[in-house]
Amino acid sequence: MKASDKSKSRQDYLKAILSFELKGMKVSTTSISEKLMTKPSSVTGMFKVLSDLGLIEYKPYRGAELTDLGRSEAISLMRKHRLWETFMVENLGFGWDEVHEVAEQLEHVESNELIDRLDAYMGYPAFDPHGDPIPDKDGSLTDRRALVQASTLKSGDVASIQGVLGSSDTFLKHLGELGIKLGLVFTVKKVFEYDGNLLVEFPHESGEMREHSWSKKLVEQLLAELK
Amino acid sequence: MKASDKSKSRQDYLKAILSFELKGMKVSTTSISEKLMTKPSSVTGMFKVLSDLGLIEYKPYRGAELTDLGRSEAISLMRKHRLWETFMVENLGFGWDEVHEVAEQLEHVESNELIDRLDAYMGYPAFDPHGDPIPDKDGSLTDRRALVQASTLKSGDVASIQGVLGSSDTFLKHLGELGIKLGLVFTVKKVFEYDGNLLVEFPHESGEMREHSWSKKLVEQLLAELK
DNA sequence: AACTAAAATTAGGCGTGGCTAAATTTCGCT
DNA sequence: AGCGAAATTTAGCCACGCCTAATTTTAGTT
Repeated sequence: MKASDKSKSRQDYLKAILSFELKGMKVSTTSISEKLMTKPSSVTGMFKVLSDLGLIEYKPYRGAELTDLGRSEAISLMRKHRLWETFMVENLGFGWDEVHEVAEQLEHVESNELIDRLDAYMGYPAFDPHGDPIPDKDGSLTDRRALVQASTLKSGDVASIQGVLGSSDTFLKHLGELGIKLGLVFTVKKVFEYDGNLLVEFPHESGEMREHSWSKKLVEQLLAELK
Repeated sequence: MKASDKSKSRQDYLKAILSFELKGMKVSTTSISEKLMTKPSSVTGMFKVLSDLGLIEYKPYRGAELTDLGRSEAISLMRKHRLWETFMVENLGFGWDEVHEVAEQLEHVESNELIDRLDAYMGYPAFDPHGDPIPDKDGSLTDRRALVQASTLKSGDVASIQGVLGSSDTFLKHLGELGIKLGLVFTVKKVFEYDGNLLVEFPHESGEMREHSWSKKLVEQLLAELK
């Protein structure tokens, strides 16, 4: 039995454990059993397995904690879940409240290539339809507190594009047409009070600086990090 | 235990059985065991289960046959498999030879809503990247023999669009721009020898007939049924 | 028609991941 | 400090889907 030996059950446990750790809560057999609709005794059994696999640190009667290995596995699952939810809402037109159950299944599909291509296809969205951050390929989360909607920037601000709130086809196409890419550094030259448009400056493909006008609707969907 | 009680294993058996029936072969426990990498005795066991579920007709020592219920279940799986393969190739840029394994997992995701929306998202492709027909929502297969590439039509032919060979974003967008939809009836007014373009006539949204020129590249991707 | 080889089924086990019931450990409270 | 309730673990069981080995049925050959 190897750590690479995934199973739907084990993955569900890892995700459940992560969800409690993220809330700063102790990971007890009871809490996990409630989340997974099983019984505490079943959780004890699985904790032993996960511990043997090196995915959690387990001290009987003391609860469990993810190891680095277990955490990266769990984060990868969270990434898959949130990317699939985003795809279903943004591309397939589902309501944000209709996608959880199905994403719960899709996240267990094993193919990093698939999820990375899906990520790229959607333009590397930083947040899912519920507003939760989507871990990138390396497991890093965009810290939402450090980001602001580009619509809140002031004249003179220098910032970089770090994420998008939507990822519908038309929105992404629009980004492409304007030359807006993840990481793009731009300067706000002017904020128009009248319509909320932003006059920004950033390097064109050719290298020279160019000025562009971004609509209010657009900048409300862009997440930027101030420099 | 109900028929609606899906399981990955049972679904794999149904698909395997269908694949032999489609080739006109008898469905023996040995053949299935080879396809699923199990042993004949395991197949016997599963045949009993499937038979109790009303999914197959099973006579010991005589092989198995899908019931209508089992066949529709198996065809639904084939539909899912082929739609996912199409999505991976046409939208995510996978090679046609890289997608089978992953589609094998994706087809087990249970959500008709998901697969129907995916189908619509891709423009109801009639064939997958391997050229195999994709069953529609009701399980009907497009009979490839009855369809021709629109590029083979002659001046004066009246035909209807019944399928597409590709479903990449740009291709589908192009179809939308030209007002080409599934079922569209059109008349070929002229075939240009020079570049293979087709001059066609069909009703505009407004109702009046309009002439359009379809490029060779486009009509090679369109499957039409002669009237 | 009988015999044999191949195919299929039955019998009996195994691992995973659940369960219940019983035993054990922890922890809050007096 | 000690007691009792709550949380946890252990023990023992079950269903599923697979396995091997032994047995039964089928089908081809003479």
